[in-house]
Amino acid sequence: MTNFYSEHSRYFVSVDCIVFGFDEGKLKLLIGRRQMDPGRGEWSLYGGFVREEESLEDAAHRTLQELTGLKKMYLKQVGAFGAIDRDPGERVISVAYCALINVKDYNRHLQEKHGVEWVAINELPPLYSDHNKMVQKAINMLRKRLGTEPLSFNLLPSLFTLTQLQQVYEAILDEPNDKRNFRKRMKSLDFIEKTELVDKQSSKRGAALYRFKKKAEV
Amino acid sequence: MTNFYSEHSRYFVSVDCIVFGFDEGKLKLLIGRRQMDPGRGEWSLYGGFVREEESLEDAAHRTLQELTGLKKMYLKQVGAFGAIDRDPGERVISVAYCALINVKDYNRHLQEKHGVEWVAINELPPLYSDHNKMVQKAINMLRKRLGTEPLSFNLLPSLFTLTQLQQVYEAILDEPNDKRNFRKRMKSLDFIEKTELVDKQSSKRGAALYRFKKKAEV
DNA sequence: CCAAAAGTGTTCCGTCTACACCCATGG
DNA sequence: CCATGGGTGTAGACGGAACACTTTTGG
Repeated sequence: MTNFYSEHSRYFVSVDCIVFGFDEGKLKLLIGRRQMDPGRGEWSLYGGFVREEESLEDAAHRTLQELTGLKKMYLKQVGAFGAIDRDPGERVISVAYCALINVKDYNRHLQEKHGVEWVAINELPPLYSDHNKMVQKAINMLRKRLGTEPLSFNLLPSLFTLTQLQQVYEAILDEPNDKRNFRKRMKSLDFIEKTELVDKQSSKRGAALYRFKKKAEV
Repeated sequence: MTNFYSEHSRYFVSVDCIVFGFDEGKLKLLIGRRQMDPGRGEWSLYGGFVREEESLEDAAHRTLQELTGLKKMYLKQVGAFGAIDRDPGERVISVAYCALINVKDYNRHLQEKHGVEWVAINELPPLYSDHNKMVQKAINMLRKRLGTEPLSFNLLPSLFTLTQLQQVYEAILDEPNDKRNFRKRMKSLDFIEKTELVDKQSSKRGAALYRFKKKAEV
Protein backbone atom coordinates (compact mmCIF):
# COMPACT_ATOMS: atom_id res chain seq x y z
CA MET A 1 0.00 0.00 0.00
CA THR A 2 1.78 3.18 1.10
CA ASN A 3 5.34 3.60 2.21
CA PHE A 4 6.35 4.74 5.59
CA TYR A 5 6.05 8.32 6.74
CA SER A 6 9.53 9.73 6.59
CA GLU A 7 9.76 9.79 2.82
CA HIS A 8 6.74 11.99 2.53
CA SER A 9 6.17 15.71 2.66
CA ARG A 10 4.27 17.61 5.27
CA TYR A 11 1.96 20.51 4.71
CA PHE A 12 0.38 23.37 6.56
CA VAL A 13 -3.25 22.64 7.21
CA SER A 14 -5.75 25.38 7.92
CA VAL A 15 -9.45 25.70 8.52
CA ASP A 16 -11.54 28.37 6.83
CA CYS A 17 -14.86 29.35 8.35
CA ILE A 18 -17.91 30.14 6.30
CA VAL A 19 -20.11 31.90 8.81
CA PHE A 20 -23.69 32.46 7.77
CA GLY A 21 -26.11 34.76 9.51
CA PHE A 22 -29.59 35.99 8.77
CA ASP A 23 -30.20 39.73 8.94
CA GLU A 24 -32.48 42.26 7.26
CA GLY A 25 -34.23 39.43 5.48
CA LYS A 26 -31.03 38.31 3.79
CA LEU A 27 -28.54 35.50 4.15
CA LYS A 28 -25.20 37.05 5.01
CA LEU A 29 -21.64 35.95 5.34
CA LEU A 30 -18.98 37.12 7.73
CA ILE A 31 -15.91 38.25 5.81
CA GLY A 32 -13.04 40.62 6.40
CA ARG A 33 -10.00 42.18 4.80
CA ARG A 34 -6.91 40.03 5.16
CA GLN A 35 -4.55 41.58 7.62
CA MET A 36 -1.41 39.81 6.43
CA ASP A 37 0.47 38.75 3.37
CA PRO A 38 -0.03 37.18 1.01
CA GLY A 39 -3.26 38.77 -0.13
CA ARG A 40 -3.22 41.60 2.40
CA GLY A 41 -6.29 43.76 1.97
CA GLU A 42 -8.30 41.25 -0.04
CA TRP A 43 -11.70 40.11 1.15
CA SER A 44 -11.40 36.75 2.80
CA LEU A 45 -12.99 34.17 5.02
CA TYR A 46 -11.73 34.00 8.54
CA GLY A 47 -9.40 31.08 9.13
CA GLY A 48 -6.57 29.66 11.14
CA PHE A 49 -3.94 26.97 11.15
CA VAL A 50 -4.56 23.59 12.68
CA ARG A 51 -2.57 22.98 15.84
CA GLU A 52 -0.97 19.74 16.89
CA GLU A 53 -3.20 19.21 19.88
CA GLU A 54 -6.51 19.61 18.10
CA SER A 55 -8.58 17.79 15.52
CA LEU A 56 -9.81 19.55 12.40
CA GLU A 57 -13.18 20.11 13.98
CA ASP A 58 -11.62 21.40 17.18
CA ALA A 59 -9.58 23.82 15.12
CA ALA A 60 -12.74 25.07 13.46
CA HIS A 61 -14.44 25.48 16.82
CA ARG A 62 -11.51 27.33 18.27
CA THR A 63 -11.25 29.63 15.28
CA LEU A 64 -14.95 30.34 15.40
CA GLN A 65 -14.88 31.05 19.08
CA GLU A 66 -11.98 33.43 18.55
CA LEU A 67 -14.02 35.17 15.90
CA THR A 68 -17.48 35.21 17.42
CA GLY A 69 -17.12 34.44 21.11
CA LEU A 70 -19.64 31.63 20.70
CA LYS A 71 -18.88 28.15 21.97
CA LYS A 72 -21.62 26.03 20.53
CA MET A 73 -22.99 26.40 17.09
CA TYR A 74 -24.11 24.49 14.07
CA LEU A 75 -20.95 23.36 12.30
CA LYS A 76 -20.45 21.13 9.27
CA GLN A 77 -17.44 20.31 7.22
CA VAL A 78 -17.72 21.57 3.66
CA GLY A 79 -14.66 19.88 2.28
CA ALA A 80 -10.90 19.93 1.85
CA PHE A 81 -9.31 22.25 -0.66
CA GLY A 82 -5.86 21.35 -1.83
CA ALA A 83 -4.93 22.86 -5.17
CA ILE A 84 -1.16 23.26 -5.30
CA ASP A 85 -1.17 27.00 -5.69
CA ARG A 86 -4.30 27.84 -3.77
CA ASP A 87 -2.23 29.79 -1.32
CA PRO A 88 0.26 32.00 -3.11
CA GLY A 89 2.76 31.88 -0.25
CA GLU A 90 3.26 28.33 0.90
CA ARG A 91 1.39 25.17 0.16
CA VAL A 92 -1.54 25.14 2.53
CA ILE A 93 -4.28 22.57 2.48
CA SER A 94 -7.45 24.00 3.89
CA VAL A 95 -10.55 22.39 5.27
CA ALA A 96 -13.64 24.57 4.99
CA TYR A 97 -16.30 24.54 7.67
CA CYS A 98 -19.73 26.07 7.50
CA ALA A 99 -21.27 27.62 10.61
CA LEU A 100 -24.72 29.07 11.20
CA ILE A 101 -25.15 31.67 13.88
CA ASN A 102 -27.75 34.07 15.12
CA VAL A 103 -26.51 37.51 14.18
CA LYS A 104 -27.88 38.91 17.44
CA ASP A 105 -25.60 36.66 19.47
CA TYR A 106 -22.61 38.07 17.75
CA ASN A 107 -20.32 40.06 19.96
CA ARG A 108 -20.05 43.44 18.28
CA HIS A 109 -16.75 44.26 19.92
CA LEU A 110 -15.23 41.08 18.54
CA GLN A 111 -16.57 41.98 15.14
CA GLU A 112 -14.64 45.24 15.22
CA LYS A 113 -11.57 43.64 16.70
CA HIS A 114 -11.35 41.21 13.80
CA GLY A 115 -12.46 43.74 11.25
CA VAL A 116 -15.14 41.53 9.77
CA GLU A 117 -18.50 42.48 8.30
CA TRP A 118 -21.76 40.84 7.34
CA VAL A 119 -22.15 40.84 3.58
CA ALA A 120 -25.22 39.57 1.76
CA ILE A 121 -24.40 36.44 -0.20
CA ASN A 122 -25.73 37.87 -3.43
CA GLU A 123 -23.43 40.87 -3.06
CA LEU A 124 -20.24 38.99 -2.28
CA PRO A 125 -17.04 40.51 -3.66
CA PRO A 126 -14.29 38.32 -5.09
CA LEU A 127 -12.59 36.64 -2.17
CA TYR A 128 -9.01 35.64 -1.54
CA SER A 129 -7.75 32.44 -3.14
CA ASP A 130 -10.41 29.75 -3.56
CA HIS A 131 -12.72 31.14 -0.88
CA ASN A 132 -15.51 31.87 -3.34
CA LYS A 133 -15.51 28.20 -4.29
CA MET A 134 -15.76 27.22 -0.66
CA VAL A 135 -18.69 29.56 -0.16
CA GLN A 136 -20.46 28.25 -3.22
CA LYS A 137 -20.07 24.69 -2.05
CA ALA A 138 -21.33 25.63 1.40
CA ILE A 139 -24.40 27.30 -0.07
CA ASN A 140 -25.17 24.26 -2.18
CA MET A 141 -24.88 22.06 0.89
CA LEU A 142 -27.16 24.34 2.88
CA ARG A 143 -29.79 24.27 0.17
CA LYS A 144 -29.80 20.52 0.02
CA ARG A 145 -29.86 20.10 3.76
CA LEU A 146 -32.57 22.60 4.33
CA GLY A 147 -35.07 20.12 2.95
CA THR A 148 -33.83 17.39 5.26
CA GLU A 149 -32.73 19.01 8.48
CA PRO A 150 -34.23 21.80 10.54
CA LEU A 151 -31.27 24.09 9.99
CA SER A 152 -33.05 27.36 10.05
CA PHE A 153 -33.27 27.63 13.83
CA ASN A 154 -29.57 28.22 14.07
CA LEU A 155 -30.01 31.45 12.19
CA LEU A 156 -32.86 32.77 14.34
CA PRO A 157 -33.32 33.85 17.94
CA SER A 158 -34.87 31.23 20.16
CA LEU A 159 -38.28 32.85 19.72
CA PHE A 160 -39.28 33.75 16.19
CA THR A 161 -42.32 34.42 14.09
CA LEU A 162 -43.44 32.31 11.17
CA THR A 163 -42.74 35.19 8.86
CA GLN A 164 -39.13 35.29 10.00
CA LEU A 165 -38.82 31.56 9.54
CA GLN A 166 -40.20 31.84 6.05
CA GLN A 167 -37.75 34.61 5.26
CA VAL A 168 -34.89 32.35 6.27
CA TYR A 169 -36.07 29.67 3.87
CA GLU A 170 -36.48 32.21 1.13
CA ALA A 171 -33.05 33.69 1.78
CA ILE A 172 -31.34 30.32 1.64
CA LEU A 173 -33.20 28.97 -1.36
CA ASP A 174 -33.36 32.35 -3.06
CA GLU A 175 -36.92 31.84 -4.13
CA PRO A 176 -40.24 33.07 -2.80
CA ASN A 177 -42.66 30.82 -1.04
CA ASP A 178 -46.41 30.75 -0.69
CA LYS A 179 -47.33 31.79 2.83
CA ARG A 180 -50.16 29.34 3.36
CA ASN A 181 -48.30 26.40 1.92
CA PHE A 182 -45.21 27.26 3.92
CA ARG A 183 -47.11 27.38 7.20
CA LYS A 184 -48.91 24.16 6.43
CA ARG A 185 -45.61 22.45 5.72
CA MET A 186 -44.00 23.73 8.90
CA LYS A 187 -46.97 22.52 10.89
CA SER A 188 -46.71 19.08 9.36
CA LEU A 189 -42.95 18.86 9.88
CA ASP A 190 -43.51 19.19 13.58
CA PHE A 191 -40.24 20.96 14.36
CA ILE A 192 -41.69 24.03 16.00
CA GLU A 193 -44.27 24.87 18.61
CA LYS A 194 -46.30 27.99 19.27
CA THR A 195 -45.78 29.92 22.47
CA GLU A 196 -48.22 32.25 24.20
CA LEU A 197 -45.96 35.16 23.45
CA VAL A 198 -46.59 37.74 20.79
CA ASP A 199 -44.15 39.85 18.88
CA LYS A 200 -45.35 43.42 18.36
CA GLN A 201 -42.20 44.72 16.68
CA SER A 202 -43.00 43.87 13.16
CA SER A 203 -46.71 44.50 12.97
CA LYS A 204 -49.51 46.34 14.67
CA ARG A 205 -51.56 43.28 15.02
CA GLY A 206 -48.74 41.24 16.51
CA ALA A 207 -47.41 37.85 15.45
CA ALA A 208 -47.30 34.66 17.46
CA LEU A 209 -43.83 33.65 18.56
CA TYR A 210 -42.71 30.09 17.99
CA ARG A 211 -39.82 28.08 19.27
CA PHE A 212 -37.88 25.10 18.07
CA LYS A 213 -39.38 21.97 19.53
CA LYS A 214 -37.02 19.99 21.71
CA LYS A 215 -36.93 16.37 20.72
CA ALA A 216 -39.76 14.42 22.31
CA GLU A 217 -38.55 12.62 25.43
CA VAL A 218 -38.43 8.84 25.37
CA MET B 1 -6.69 36.91 11.06
CA THR B 2 -4.02 34.23 11.08
CA ASN B 3 -0.34 34.58 11.71
CA PHE B 4 2.30 33.82 9.21
CA TYR B 5 3.30 30.31 8.26
CA SER B 6 6.54 29.64 10.03
CA GLU B 7 5.05 29.45 13.50
CA HIS B 8 2.74 26.66 12.50
CA SER B 9 3.04 22.92 12.29
CA ARG B 10 2.96 20.79 9.21
CA TYR B 11 1.29 17.46 8.81
CA PHE B 12 1.35 14.44 6.60
CA VAL B 13 -1.67 14.44 4.33
CA SER B 14 -2.96 11.31 2.71
CA VAL B 15 -5.84 10.25 0.53
CA ASP B 16 -7.89 7.14 1.22
CA CYS B 17 -9.88 5.58 -1.58
CA ILE B 18 -13.30 4.10 -1.09
CA VAL B 19 -13.72 2.06 -4.25
CA PHE B 20 -17.19 0.72 -4.90
CA GLY B 21 -18.03 -1.94 -7.41
CA PHE B 22 -21.12 -3.89 -8.28
CA ASP B 23 -20.82 -7.65 -8.51
CA GLU B 24 -23.04 -10.66 -7.93
CA GLY B 25 -25.95 -8.34 -7.27
CA LYS B 26 -24.15 -6.68 -4.37
CA LEU B 27 -22.42 -3.42 -3.71
CA LYS B 28 -18.81 -4.21 -2.89
CA LEU B 29 -15.80 -2.39 -1.62
CA LEU B 30 -12.16 -2.88 -2.51
CA ILE B 31 -10.13 -3.46 0.65
CA GLY B 32 -6.90 -5.16 1.55
CA ARG B 33 -4.67 -6.14 4.40
CA ARG B 34 -2.26 -3.39 5.39
CA GLN B 35 1.22 -4.29 4.32
CA MET B 36 3.05 -1.99 6.69
CA ASP B 37 3.09 -0.73 10.23
CA PRO B 38 1.27 0.60 12.04
CA GLY B 39 -1.71 -1.67 11.68
CA ARG B 40 0.02 -4.30 9.56
CA GLY B 41 -2.38 -7.07 8.67
CA GLU B 42 -5.57 -5.12 9.44
CA TRP B 43 -8.20 -4.65 6.79
CA SER B 44 -7.88 -1.22 5.29
CA LEU B 45 -8.79 1.10 2.47
CA TYR B 46 -6.13 1.69 -0.12
CA GLY B 47 -4.44 5.04 0.28
CA GLY B 48 -1.38 7.10 -0.34
CA PHE B 49 0.38 10.26 0.72
CA VAL B 50 -0.16 13.52 -1.07
CA ARG B 51 2.89 14.68 -3.03
CA GLU B 52 4.09 18.21 -3.40
CA GLU B 53 3.41 18.44 -7.10
CA GLU B 54 -0.20 17.29 -6.99
CA SER B 55 -3.52 18.52 -5.70
CA LEU B 56 -5.64 16.38 -3.40
CA GLU B 57 -7.76 15.24 -6.29
CA ASP B 58 -4.70 14.46 -8.38
CA ALA B 59 -3.35 12.39 -5.51
CA ALA B 60 -6.61 10.45 -5.40
CA HIS B 61 -6.48 9.88 -9.15
CA ARG B 62 -2.89 8.72 -9.01
CA THR B 63 -3.56 6.38 -6.12
CA LEU B 64 -6.58 4.93 -7.85
CA GLN B 65 -4.71 4.44 -11.07
CA GLU B 66 -1.95 2.68 -9.18
CA LEU B 67 -4.56 0.43 -7.65
CA THR B 68 -6.88 -0.23 -10.56
CA GLY B 69 -5.07 0.76 -13.73
CA LEU B 70 -8.00 2.99 -14.63
CA LYS B 71 -7.46 6.61 -15.59
CA LYS B 72 -10.93 8.05 -15.66
CA MET B 73 -13.60 7.22 -13.20
CA TYR B 74 -16.32 8.74 -11.11
CA LEU B 75 -14.60 10.39 -8.15
CA LYS B 76 -15.99 12.53 -5.35
CA GLN B 77 -14.47 13.84 -2.19
CA VAL B 78 -16.06 12.39 0.91
CA GLY B 79 -14.36 14.60 3.46
CA ALA B 80 -11.29 15.29 5.54
CA PHE B 81 -10.56 13.23 8.60
CA GLY B 82 -8.28 14.75 11.17
CA ALA B 83 -8.67 13.28 14.64
CA ILE B 84 -5.37 13.67 16.46
CA ASP B 85 -4.79 9.98 16.99
CA ARG B 86 -6.48 8.62 13.91
CA ASP B 87 -3.18 7.24 12.76
CA PRO B 88 -1.37 5.51 15.59
CA GLY B 89 2.06 6.26 14.15
CA GLU B 90 2.30 9.89 13.17
CA ARG B 91 -0.30 12.57 12.83
CA VAL B 92 -1.78 12.11 9.39
CA ILE B 93 -4.72 14.07 8.08
CA SER B 94 -6.54 12.11 5.48
CA VAL B 95 -8.94 13.12 2.76
CA ALA B 96 -11.30 10.35 1.73
CA TYR B 97 -12.42 9.96 -1.87
CA CYS B 98 -15.18 7.77 -3.19
CA ALA B 99 -14.79 6.09 -6.58
CA LEU B 100 -17.22 3.99 -8.59
CA ILE B 101 -15.85 1.48 -11.04
CA ASN B 102 -17.07 -1.32 -13.20
CA VAL B 103 -15.70 -4.51 -11.65
CA LYS B 104 -15.14 -5.97 -15.10
CA ASP B 105 -12.72 -3.20 -15.99
CA TYR B 106 -10.59 -4.10 -13.03
CA ASN B 107 -7.22 -5.44 -13.87
CA ARG B 108 -7.04 -8.78 -12.09
CA HIS B 109 -3.27 -8.82 -12.03
CA LEU B 110 -3.21 -5.47 -10.25
CA GLN B 111 -5.74 -6.80 -7.79
CA GLU B 112 -3.37 -9.58 -6.82
CA LYS B 113 -0.34 -7.32 -6.85
CA HIS B 114 -1.97 -5.03 -4.28
CA GLY B 115 -3.57 -7.86 -2.37
CA VAL B 116 -7.01 -6.32 -2.38
CA GLU B 117 -10.41 -7.98 -2.54
CA TRP B 118 -13.99 -7.12 -3.22
CA VAL B 119 -16.03 -7.37 -0.06
CA ALA B 120 -19.79 -6.83 0.11
CA ILE B 121 -20.59 -3.70 2.09
CA ASN B 122 -22.90 -5.52 4.43
CA GLU B 123 -20.13 -7.96 5.29
CA LEU B 124 -17.39 -5.45 5.94
CA PRO B 125 -14.94 -6.34 8.67
CA PRO B 126 -13.64 -3.72 11.08
CA LEU B 127 -11.18 -1.59 9.17
CA TYR B 128 -7.99 0.17 10.17
CA SER B 129 -8.26 3.46 12.02
CA ASP B 130 -11.32 5.53 11.05
CA HIS B 131 -11.82 3.82 7.70
CA ASN B 132 -15.22 2.43 8.65
CA LYS B 133 -16.39 5.98 9.32
CA MET B 134 -15.16 7.05 5.92
CA VAL B 135 -17.01 4.19 4.28
CA GLN B 136 -20.20 4.97 6.14
CA LYS B 137 -20.06 8.59 5.09
CA ALA B 138 -19.40 7.57 1.50
CA ILE B 139 -22.39 5.25 1.50
CA ASN B 140 -24.62 7.96 2.89
CA MET B 141 -23.43 10.31 0.18
CA LEU B 142 -24.04 7.72 -2.51
CA ARG B 143 -27.57 7.12 -1.31
CA LYS B 144 -28.40 10.78 -1.35
CA ARG B 145 -26.86 11.36 -4.73
CA LEU B 146 -28.45 8.37 -6.35
CA GLY B 147 -31.75 10.23 -6.36
CA THR B 148 -30.19 13.27 -8.00
CA GLU B 149 -27.45 12.06 -10.29
CA PRO B 150 -27.25 9.12 -12.68
CA LEU B 151 -24.47 7.46 -10.74
CA SER B 152 -25.31 3.89 -11.43
CA PHE B 153 -23.75 3.77 -14.88
CA ASN B 154 -20.30 3.97 -13.39
CA LEU B 155 -20.87 0.63 -11.74
CA LEU B 156 -22.11 -1.14 -14.88
CA PRO B 157 -20.66 -2.10 -18.23
CA SER B 158 -21.55 0.25 -21.06
CA LEU B 159 -24.36 -2.07 -22.10
CA PHE B 160 -26.63 -3.33 -19.37
CA THR B 161 -30.09 -4.71 -18.82
CA LEU B 162 -32.82 -3.03 -16.84
CA THR B 163 -32.66 -5.81 -14.31
CA GLN B 164 -28.98 -5.10 -13.70
CA LEU B 165 -29.70 -1.42 -13.34
CA GLN B 166 -32.41 -2.14 -10.84
CA GLN B 167 -30.07 -4.38 -8.88
CA VAL B 168 -27.60 -1.52 -8.61
CA TYR B 169 -30.26 0.72 -7.15
CA GLU B 170 -31.33 -1.96 -4.76
CA ALA B 171 -27.76 -2.69 -3.71
CA ILE B 172 -27.02 0.96 -2.99
CA LEU B 173 -30.26 1.75 -1.23
CA ASP B 174 -30.49 -1.66 0.39
CA GLU B 175 -34.18 -1.93 -0.29
CA PRO B 176 -36.20 -3.75 -2.91
CA ASN B 177 -37.98 -2.00 -5.70
CA ASP B 178 -41.08 -2.70 -7.71
CA LYS B 179 -40.06 -3.75 -11.21
CA ARG B 180 -42.78 -1.91 -13.09
CA ASN B 181 -42.41 1.26 -11.10
CA PHE B 182 -38.65 1.17 -11.44
CA ARG B 183 -38.80 0.83 -15.21
CA LYS B 184 -41.38 3.56 -15.50
CA ARG B 185 -39.20 5.88 -13.47
CA MET B 186 -36.08 5.14 -15.51
CA LYS B 187 -38.00 5.78 -18.68
CA SER B 188 -39.20 9.13 -17.40
CA LEU B 189 -35.74 10.15 -16.17
CA ASP B 190 -34.47 9.88 -19.70
CA PHE B 191 -30.92 8.88 -18.83
CA ILE B 192 -30.84 5.65 -20.78
CA GLU B 193 -31.72 4.42 -24.22
CA LYS B 194 -32.54 1.01 -25.56
CA THR B 195 -30.23 -0.61 -28.09
CA GLU B 196 -31.10 -3.31 -30.60
CA LEU B 197 -28.85 -5.70 -28.77
CA VAL B 198 -30.06 -8.49 -26.56
CA ASP B 199 -28.37 -10.17 -23.65
CA LYS B 200 -28.91 -13.91 -23.55
CA GLN B 201 -26.67 -14.62 -20.59
CA SER B 202 -29.14 -14.14 -17.86
CA SER B 203 -32.33 -15.54 -19.33
CA LYS B 204 -33.59 -17.81 -22.04
CA ARG B 205 -35.84 -15.22 -23.46
CA GLY B 206 -33.11 -12.59 -23.56
CA ALA B 207 -33.17 -9.06 -22.16
CA ALA B 208 -32.83 -5.81 -24.04
CA LEU B 209 -29.53 -4.05 -23.54
CA TYR B 210 -29.57 -0.37 -22.70
CA ARG B 211 -26.89 2.25 -22.65
CA PHE B 212 -26.37 5.50 -20.85
CA LYS B 213 -27.65 8.32 -23.00
CA LYS B 214 -25.02 10.83 -24.02
CA LYS B 215 -26.16 14.35 -23.32
CA ALA B 216 -28.34 15.68 -26.10
CA GLU B 217 -26.28 17.88 -28.46
CA VAL B 218 -27.10 21.56 -28.58
C1' DC C 1 -60.12 55.05 9.19
C1' DC C 2 -56.52 53.13 6.83
C1' DA C 3 -52.04 51.00 6.09
C1' DA C 4 -49.49 46.95 7.20
C1' DA C 5 -48.67 42.49 8.44
C1' DA C 6 -50.97 38.11 10.41
C1' DG C 7 -53.60 34.45 9.75
C1' DT C 8 -56.42 30.89 7.49
C1' DG C 9 -58.80 26.21 3.49
C1' DT C 10 -59.95 24.29 -0.65
C1' DT C 11 -59.32 22.54 -5.13
C1' DC C 12 -56.54 20.63 -8.60
C1' DC C 13 -53.00 18.14 -10.60
C1' DG C 14 -49.15 15.34 -11.00
C1' DT C 15 -46.35 11.79 -8.84
C1' DC C 16 -45.66 7.60 -6.26
C1' DT C 17 -47.36 3.08 -4.89
C1' DA C 18 -49.48 -1.19 -4.98
C1' DC C 19 -50.48 -4.89 -7.56
C1' DA C 20 -50.60 -9.81 -11.34
C1' DC C 21 -50.32 -11.76 -15.51
C1' DC C 22 -48.48 -13.14 -20.22
C1' DC C 23 -44.19 -13.84 -23.14
C1' DA C 24 -40.17 -16.04 -25.14
C1' DT C 25 -36.92 -19.53 -25.02
C1' DG C 26 -33.37 -23.17 -23.76
C1' DG C 27 -32.97 -27.32 -21.94
C1' DC D 1 -43.50 -28.72 -21.71
C1' DC D 2 -41.93 -26.31 -18.04
C1' DA D 3 -38.83 -23.38 -15.44
C1' DT D 4 -36.73 -19.00 -15.71
C1' DG D 5 -36.35 -14.34 -16.07
C1' DG D 6 -38.40 -10.40 -19.27
C1' DG D 7 -41.75 -7.38 -20.06
C1' DT D 8 -46.08 -4.60 -19.45
C1' DG D 9 -50.81 -1.03 -17.37
C1' DT D 10 -54.14 0.75 -14.20
C1' DA D 11 -56.41 2.57 -10.15
C1' DG D 12 -56.16 4.81 -5.74
C1' DA D 13 -53.51 7.54 -2.33
C1' DC D 14 -50.83 11.22 -1.31
C1' DG D 15 -48.42 15.42 -1.36
C1' DG D 16 -47.30 19.87 -3.51
C1' DA D 17 -48.94 24.11 -5.90
C1' DA D 18 -52.08 27.67 -6.91
C1' DC D 19 -54.95 30.90 -5.13
C1' DA D 20 -57.79 35.61 -1.98
C1' DC D 21 -59.90 37.35 1.68
C1' DT D 22 -60.60 38.63 6.78
C1' DT D 23 -58.46 40.18 11.14
C1' DT D 24 -56.14 43.29 14.23
C1' DT D 25 -54.39 47.56 15.72
C1' DG D 26 -51.09 51.61 15.94
C1' DG D 27 -50.78 55.87 14.24
